[in-house]
Formats: sequence, C-alpha cells, structure tokens
Amino acid sequence: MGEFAIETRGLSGGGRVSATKLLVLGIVHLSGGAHGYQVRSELQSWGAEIWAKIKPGSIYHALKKAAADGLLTEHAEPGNSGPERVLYRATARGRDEIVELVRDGLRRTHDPTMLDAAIAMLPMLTRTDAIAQVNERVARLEAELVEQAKGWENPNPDIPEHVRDQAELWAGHARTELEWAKSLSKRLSEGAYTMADDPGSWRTAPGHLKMPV
Amino acid sequence: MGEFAIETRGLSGGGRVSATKLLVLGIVHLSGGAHGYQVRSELQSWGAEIWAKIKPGSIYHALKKAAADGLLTEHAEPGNSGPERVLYRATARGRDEIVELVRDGLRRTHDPTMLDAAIAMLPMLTRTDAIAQVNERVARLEAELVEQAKGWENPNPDIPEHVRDQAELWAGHARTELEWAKSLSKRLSEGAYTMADDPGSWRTAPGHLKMPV
DNA sequence: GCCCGTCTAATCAACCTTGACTAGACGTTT
DNA sequence: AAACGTCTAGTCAAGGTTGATTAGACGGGC
Repeated sequence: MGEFAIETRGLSGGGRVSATKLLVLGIVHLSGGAHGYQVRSELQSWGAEIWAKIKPGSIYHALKKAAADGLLTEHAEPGNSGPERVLYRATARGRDEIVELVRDGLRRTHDPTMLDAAIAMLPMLTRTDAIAQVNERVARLEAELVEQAKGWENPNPDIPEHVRDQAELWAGHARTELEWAKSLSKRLSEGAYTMADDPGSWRTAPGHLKMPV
Repeated sequence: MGEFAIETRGLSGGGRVSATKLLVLGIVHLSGGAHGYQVRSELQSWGAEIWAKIKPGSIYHALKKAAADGLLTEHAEPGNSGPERVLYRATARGRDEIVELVRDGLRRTHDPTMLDAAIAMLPMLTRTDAIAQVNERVARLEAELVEQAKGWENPNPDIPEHVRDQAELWAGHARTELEWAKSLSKRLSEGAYTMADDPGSWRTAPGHLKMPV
C-alpha cells in the first residue's frame, strides 16, 4: 500500500501560499546564501517591510520552517565578532519551490501581497514562462470583470446598498491591474529585465547580489 | 558601516486592527444580537468570505475574544432543537469600538481588506463624520502620490529595476482609489445611504436586519 | 575609563487564522 | 427501515504573525 496516499498539492509544504516564504527564499537564493539579519536588511532596503508588511519575527520563522521542509540548509556559524548567526542556503528543491511560488503569484488574483512578492522575484522565471503567467493573469482579470458586470445587472437584494457599491471599487482596481499586467507583458516581450534565461542572470552569475559579510 | 541599518519603528495604537473583528462586531450589532452561525451566514451572504477572506474558525474566535474584552456579552442557550448555541450582544463599549474601527478603516491606506470592512459598516457613522474620514483618506492618497512621484525622480539604486516598476502598479491603484473616494464623499454629501444620524438608521430602529431564529 | 546609544542577530510568548473534525436533526432516496 | 447527504453549530490542534525582549560589540562624548 502506498504509505503516502494523500495527494500532495502543487506546492510543497502543505499548500498555503505565503508572500513571506517567497520573499525569504528568494532573497536567500539571490544572495547566494544569507543569514536572517541579512534577509531582513535586504527586504527592508527594497521597501518590502512596507508593501508586504513583513516583520522580523516572521522572517526568522520562515527561514526555520523552510529549513525543516528541506528547502534551505542551515549552517551554524560561531560568532567571531558579534552574536552567533546561522547561514542559510537554498537547496535544489528550494529553487524549484521559488519558481512555483512566483508562477502562482503572477497568476493568482485577489492577493496583492503575493503579486508584489512575485514581481520582486520575477527574474527567477524564464522570459517565455513569465509572459505566459502574466497573460494568464490578464485572461483571469478579464473574465472576472465580465462576471462582475453580469452581477451588476440583477443585484442580490440581501446585500445592503453600500456593500453593493464596493463592487465599483473592486472593478476599478481590476481594470488598473489589467492595464498594468498588459503593459508588463509587453515590456517582457520587448526584452525588459534580465530573466533567468538571459546572460547575466542568477543562473549564469549566482550571487551577483552577494552582500558584504 | 551603517550600510544596512534597520529602523525599528513601533506603530502607535495598542491593538492591531483587524477586519475580522470589525465585521463580526458589526454584524452582531446590526442584527441586534446573534450567535456564531448567524454571523457566519450573514457574512457569507454579503460575500465577505470572499473579499475579506474570513473563515468560520476566525469568526468564532473573534466572538470569544470580543466577549473576553467586554465588547460583547455571551448568553448560553440550551439547544432545544439542534446543537447548543451562544447568543452574543454588543455592549456600549462594543458599539464605540465599532465606530472607531470604521473611522480608522476609512482613513488608513495600504489595507484594502480593512477598507472593505469599513465600507460594509459605513452606516455606523454619522454623515458628517463619514465625510470627514473619507476626505482624510483623499488627502492621504494625494500626499502619497506626490511622495511617490518625488521618489520616481531619483530612484534608489539598491533596488532592482523590476522592483522599482512595482511602484507604477501601486500608483495606479492609488489613483483608482482616489477617484473612488472622491465620488463616495460626493455621494455622501448628496444624502446617499442611511447613516447613523438619519431616520430609519440602527440608532432609531435597531435590529432592522434581525434574522429569523 | 565609563556611559550611552545604535547596530547586529536572534528568541519568545501571546495572539490570530485555518483546515479538519464532531455531532445532532432533517429530508429523501433505495 | 437503513443509508445518505445536507444543514446547523461549533471545537480544536497546528501553524503563522507580531511586539517585546535579550545580548554582545562598537563608536563617540564626558
């Protein structure tokens, strides 16, 4: 009998997507290995503590969890100068996981934090893959706008008037995102950014972000 | 070498704001007393489980927490037909808390879920108060757009190109929200919705949403 | 030399969220 | 009449998030 009868979902680690996880894994990988404080500093310099609302405690937790899940390895370092610290490095499974998380974040609507995180890690994907995921997002947004317009015709009378009016705001956000996603797709097609399959990417030059230790 | 200096900033305000708390308190109050399943059903009919991503477990937790904090009272009811249930009723402090949460949610930017929840509970405020809060939001959004435009002139070179491009998306969202907030302010000024100081509001006719028990 | 603030680095308990599970009542299909 | 699904109503343990706190090193003023 198969001991693991339960079907594992697309993303390992139980399934629940998390922008924290993606950003932390991504920074560790792009830095070619990092300890907690380094991840924290880098995220802050990107402004991620503002737009992704990540707090230091969550970063350390995410690192430990990812290490327990086999996505990172832990290397304890004695504190020659300053406190002790732990160096984390991405495993092969960890790199695969990042790619899956970015693909998911680009497609998934109604999750702005995850989208922001995915954009931050965009160069983890090949150019054609990134374009495909962004186009999928465009398609989903268009479908949702059509759906929402249909609901506008015969509204649910159980919902109070002011709650129904929220729909206007959501539709506005969806249209904004739609245009932005289209322009991102176009920029990618025109060769913007250094993607995973371009010369000078993390694949050919890992550790290009490596920070002073 | 303060190259990666981190500012530890303590956000003012005692308890962390929560859309769940606002919606649960609000539904209990508007229903003139309700048990958990009733709150859950009402939120679902408003589509709140989709746009606020609230799950049943969180509702029961929020009810218990609010009762422990003195914002709701608990009345155990024997299960004459069906399982036992607990009836919750808003206290005076609970009502004050809802009003404060709505005011906060209307002003606070960068928290779409809280805004949605605040809009759902908009009639808890008086008309002039609601207009003031929405106008404050307009002012904040305008200030943030100016700030963001300034940052666009001389960008931080530490941030990768694609991360800087996120700013375009967030600016788009801010402009969408700005126009929407202005139109909401205008609608309120023109007398739309039944607000707390209007005849027929929860103040003069509590329990107008009361559901069959 | 000593004190003070800041930087580096991380831990911890309290709190919130969530998927999974329990259990009775009621209708209806076999 | 037994089996089955569904609705009502809620509990619980596992896991993620956060503010508070700890602790050594380092530079600058007194």
